[in-house]
Amino acid sequence: MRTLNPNVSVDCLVFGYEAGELKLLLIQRDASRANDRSVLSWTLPGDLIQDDEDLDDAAHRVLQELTTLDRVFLKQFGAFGDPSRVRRPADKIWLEKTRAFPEARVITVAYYALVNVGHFSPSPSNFAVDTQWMSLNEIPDLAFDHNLIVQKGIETLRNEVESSTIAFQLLPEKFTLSQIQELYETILDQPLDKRNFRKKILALDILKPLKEKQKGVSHKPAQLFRLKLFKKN
Amino acid sequence: MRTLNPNVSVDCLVFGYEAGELKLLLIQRDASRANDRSVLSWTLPGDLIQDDEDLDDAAHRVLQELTTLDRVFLKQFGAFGDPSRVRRPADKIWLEKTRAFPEARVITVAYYALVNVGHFSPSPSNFAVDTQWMSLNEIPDLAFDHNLIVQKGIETLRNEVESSTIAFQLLPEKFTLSQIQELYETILDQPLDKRNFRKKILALDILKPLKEKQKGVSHKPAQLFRLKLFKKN
DNA sequence: CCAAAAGTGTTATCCGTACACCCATGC
DNA sequence: GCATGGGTGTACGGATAACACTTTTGG
Repeated sequence: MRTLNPNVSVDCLVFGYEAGELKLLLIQRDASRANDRSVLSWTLPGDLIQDDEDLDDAAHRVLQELTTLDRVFLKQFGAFGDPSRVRRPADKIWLEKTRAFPEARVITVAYYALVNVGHFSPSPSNFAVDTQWMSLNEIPDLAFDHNLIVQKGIETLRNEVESSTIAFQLLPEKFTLSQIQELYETILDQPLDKRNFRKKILALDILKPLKEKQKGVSHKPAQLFRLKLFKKN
Repeated sequence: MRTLNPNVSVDCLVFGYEAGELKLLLIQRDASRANDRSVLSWTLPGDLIQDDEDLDDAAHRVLQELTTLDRVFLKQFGAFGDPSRVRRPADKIWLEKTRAFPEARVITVAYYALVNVGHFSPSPSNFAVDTQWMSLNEIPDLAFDHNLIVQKGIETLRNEVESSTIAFQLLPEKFTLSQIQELYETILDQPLDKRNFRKKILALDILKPLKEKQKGVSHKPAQLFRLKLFKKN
């Protein structure tokens, strides 16, 4: 039997990249279930875990249920458990209308995901009535302690992109070197030198140049690359 | 009212450094409360959180209650929640004898601490009947999924010592450059060049040479240092 | 005087950084 | 032909890595 654990939830920070901006996928909670307009507020996709489910599995399930996103890269980055995280009246009302134990103290385990906005098309389901990509610098006041979680998640992402290639998951399958550079500049929030950046990325030996080039641009068309599936020896 | 939350625990990895070895503080659970010798097994110090308590506070409290260690440096490094983490018969028996809801599914939030073995003297209390420093390469089979947590904690520590000065917390107040080097060699499990290591550490400008020297050694006595309280400008 | 660890400096190499011009395309 | 972004190489400086001998103490 599957029963929800009243004390443990997972929340997912879903990063996407579009039009030169880092975005976060937020959902709006179901007002009809809560029956009160004031309860309409933006939150991270997240929910209670099942009692018989691993944390990572719970994160995947919840993300799938609320946004239809499936099989995305997800990484745990922290547990949050300030007992006073439920302080807004709207959050309380929402819990009362939707949870079996609205007074239960909940700690949440946070994950971040990196998705290619063009590849996935999230749509609201379950108690999510709307999903929306929001630019990082336009994130509104979120429910519970979700703004804190977002801050910590962005820091974690910044630290991790510098020593791994996870950032490529934000790009379409085929991309140009300038697109990667723009992405890194966006995530790290600093300009990077073009020649040095290219040298460094190519030296990683993880990119395969395609025979294709950019089309329909009014300048020299750029070489397209994709991630190598396997490294050569 | 303080009530234990049946679904969330904290566990602490307490690292100590002694005789050139990294050690971990383990506790042995109370056999009299469990009333069964087979339940005597080594575990990380950890316990359920209180419903009205922050996770970080819970980690400090639990560590204090089980080992008397107080006000130590503690850092969260992950949440573990495999529902099959209670698989050994001994773990089940122990839960049945000690927990109000022995069948409850528990996720645990893990912390690591770095302590100066000479400075703190842990002693067992509460349900801990014994505490012992164990070398990292002699860690026995632990309860629940604690061996997994230990592995992840060691990795985290290795990553973090290279970009911070947390490792100094494992040393006594006064130490020699060779002691620091030996500590880093132990944590990173690799030899380091003496002259280069000294240059690098001294360049950090965080060490204050004392007027004292090592005593009672049958070789040239080494300069003693302590951490600077404040950096000079 | 012997053993043991402390302490010290120079050189070669690698890596990060700074920087400017020509190229291919669409309009 | 002009505007736009694509694409390229080199020189410098700082950091890292390799390396061997003298010093001070206790026994």
